[in-house]
Amino acid sequence: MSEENLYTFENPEYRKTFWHTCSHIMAQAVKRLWPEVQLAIGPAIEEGWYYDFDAPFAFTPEHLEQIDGEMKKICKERIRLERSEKPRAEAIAFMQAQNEPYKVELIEDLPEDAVISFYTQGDFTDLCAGPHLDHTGRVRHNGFKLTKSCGAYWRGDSNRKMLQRIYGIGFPSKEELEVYLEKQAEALKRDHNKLGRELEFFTTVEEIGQGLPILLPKGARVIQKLQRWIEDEEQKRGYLLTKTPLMAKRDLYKISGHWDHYRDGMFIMGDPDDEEKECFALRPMTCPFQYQVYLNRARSYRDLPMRLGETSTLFRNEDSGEMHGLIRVRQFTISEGHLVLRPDQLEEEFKGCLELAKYVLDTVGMLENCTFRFSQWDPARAGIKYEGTAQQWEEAQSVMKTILDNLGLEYEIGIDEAAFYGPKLDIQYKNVFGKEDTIVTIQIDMLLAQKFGMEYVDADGQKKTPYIIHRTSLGCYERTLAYLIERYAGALPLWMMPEQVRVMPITDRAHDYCKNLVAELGNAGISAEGDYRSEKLGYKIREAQLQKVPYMLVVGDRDMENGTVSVRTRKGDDLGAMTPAEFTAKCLMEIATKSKEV
RNA sequence: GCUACUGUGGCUCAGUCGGUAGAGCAGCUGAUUCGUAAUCAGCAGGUCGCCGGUUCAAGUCCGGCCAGUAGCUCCA
Repeated sequence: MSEENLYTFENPEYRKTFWHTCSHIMAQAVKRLWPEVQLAIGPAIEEGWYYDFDAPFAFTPEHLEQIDGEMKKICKERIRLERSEKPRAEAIAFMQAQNEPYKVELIEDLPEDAVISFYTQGDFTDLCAGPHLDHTGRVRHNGFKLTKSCGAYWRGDSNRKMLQRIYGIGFPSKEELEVYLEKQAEALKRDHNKLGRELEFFTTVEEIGQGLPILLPKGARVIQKLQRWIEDEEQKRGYLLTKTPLMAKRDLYKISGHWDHYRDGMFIMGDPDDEEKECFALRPMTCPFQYQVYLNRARSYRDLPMRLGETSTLFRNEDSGEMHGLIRVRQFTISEGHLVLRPDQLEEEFKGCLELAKYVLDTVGMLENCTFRFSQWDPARAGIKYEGTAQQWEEAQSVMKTILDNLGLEYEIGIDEAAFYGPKLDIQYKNVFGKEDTIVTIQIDMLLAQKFGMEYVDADGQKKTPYIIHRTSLGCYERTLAYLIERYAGALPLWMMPEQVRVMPITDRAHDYCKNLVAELGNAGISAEGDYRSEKLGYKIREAQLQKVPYMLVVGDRDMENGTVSVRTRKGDDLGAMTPAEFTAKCLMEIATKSKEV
C-alpha cells in the first residue's frame, strides 16, 4: 500500500485506529458528563466501536444524545492524543486514584513484563495499547453516530456484573456515514422476521410459545421443495434414508454423553432424578438414534462407508432470550446425516460432505456469502465441556487440518467452538444485522462409536472401531428459509417459490381461458393461481408484485384471439406475448436448472 | 438466563392532564369489465397482551407474568 493510502479508510488498520479513537472520544464525553461512571473496555470492532461502562443509571436515547453532543465538542477541540508508559505499580495506583476498578483489574491481569501504555487527550487518560489518531479533530463532528446501547457482561462472563455497552459507527465524512446508514436501513428491510411474516411464510402464537414458529402454507411449501430436493440429491450420492424416533429414554442419552453434557438443553418428560420411574427426553440431535441403524447387525469393512441420511426434527430447550424468528428456534428440522467409516475413508468422505454442502449452498445462491470456521476444542475445558483425551483431540484436529489444507479451503479457527465429541468445520452465514450463525456443519467424531460399541470386522478378521462424520447438507430448513428470505428480499428463485405464476384475466370474458391455463400449468408441474376478482389490471399486478410472484400472465381479448399470454416478471420486465406452450417450456426449463434469474 | 426497550382490530399507526377507543390498508357486500404497481361506495371488525393493585373512574399510573425487539451469555 502506497504512503498516501496509508491514512485512508481503505486501509483496515487505519479504519480500526480511527474507530478506536472514536471510542476514546466517547469515553471522554461520558466522563465529562458523569464523572462517577466507571470505564471497562472500548475496542474497535468489525464495523465501528463500542465502550462498556458501569453507570449508576441506565443509558436512554436522551443520554446518548447528550454524549453525542459532548463528542462533537471534543472533535472540534482538536485535542492531541499523547502516548505514555507507566511501571506496573504506578499504573495500578493511578487507576485506583481515578476510581477505575475495571482498569485496575485489566492491568493486574497483564503479564509481569508487559509494557503498560496510556493515551491522554486533554483531561482524559485511558489505559490503552493504541495506536490512535494524532488528534480528535480527525473525527468529524458530523461523521459518526451512536447506534445503540445494551447490556454486556464484564469480561464476557455471565456470572459477573452486567455493564452497559454503547455502540457507535463513524466515517471520515458525513456523506460516507449517510451512505452507510442508508445501506443499513436497506438491509433491515430484508429482515426475514418481518418479511417472512408479511409474506405469510410463518407466524408465531403466544399460546404455543417461544421459538415454536408456525410454518404457513407458503413457508411449508418452500421447505417441502427443499427437503424433496435434498433427499433425492443425497440418495444419488449413496445415502440411505432413515426415520428414527423423536424421543428416547434417558438411558440412550447416558450412553451418548448428552445426559451429562447437554441435559439443560433438552426437554425432559418425567422426573430426571427418579431412577425408579421411566424418564424420556425429546431428542436434541439424531446421532444416537441413527447409530442404532448401524448397530442393527454385525458390520463388515465391506459395508463401509455407510452413509445415513434423515430429515430430522430436533428439540432444544434454548434459553428464553435466544430465540429469533426462524433462525434460532426450539424445534427445527435438519438435513441430518452420519457417515460410518474406516480410517482410510475419512478424507475422501469428508471431501464428499464438503462438496455436497458447497453444491447445495451454491444452488440456493448462498455460498458466496458463506465463511468457513474450523471449530476446535479448548484444552483448558478438557473433561468439563469436552470428552476424550488430549491425544484423541490432537489426532482428530490434525486429521481435519490436513484435509482442509489439502482442499485449499480458506478458514478461520474458532477455539472452544467444537462439539463435545469432536472438531467441526462450520459454514457460517450472516443475517441482516451482521450476526453470524452456523448454517452447515461437518464434524469428525472419534469418540461416540466406541461408546455405542460400534464395530466392523476388517479384512484381517479383526474387530475395529469406525470413525464417524456428523454432517448436514443444507442444514436447518427453518434457518435456511430465513436466510433465503433475506438473501432474495423474499423474491426466492422460481423453483422454490410456493406460487410460481399468477394468471390475470383483464375482463370476465377471459375467465374460462385463464382457468384452463391454470389447470394446464398445474398439470405440467407449475404452481399457478388465477386472480379472478373484478379489479383493474394495475391492482392485480401490484399485489402479485408485492407477493413476489415470479411470473404474471396477463390475458385480455387480444391474447384470446391470438392464443397467447402476455408475460410480465416480478422485476417489472415485459416479456411480451407468447403461446402457453412456449411459456410452459421456458418455465419448466428454469425450474429444472434451478435458475436464479427472474 | 441477563440488561434495556416494546405490546391498541389481520397489518401500519393516532389516542392530550386518568373521564370509558379512532384512521388508513387488508377483509366482506355492491357497483365497475377497466391492457402492466392502488376504481368507487357501503358494511363489519377492538375485554387496548394477561392477571392483580391504586382511583369515583385505568388504553393511560404501579406490580407480577406472558410475548416481541436489540445486544450480552449460550448454541451438540
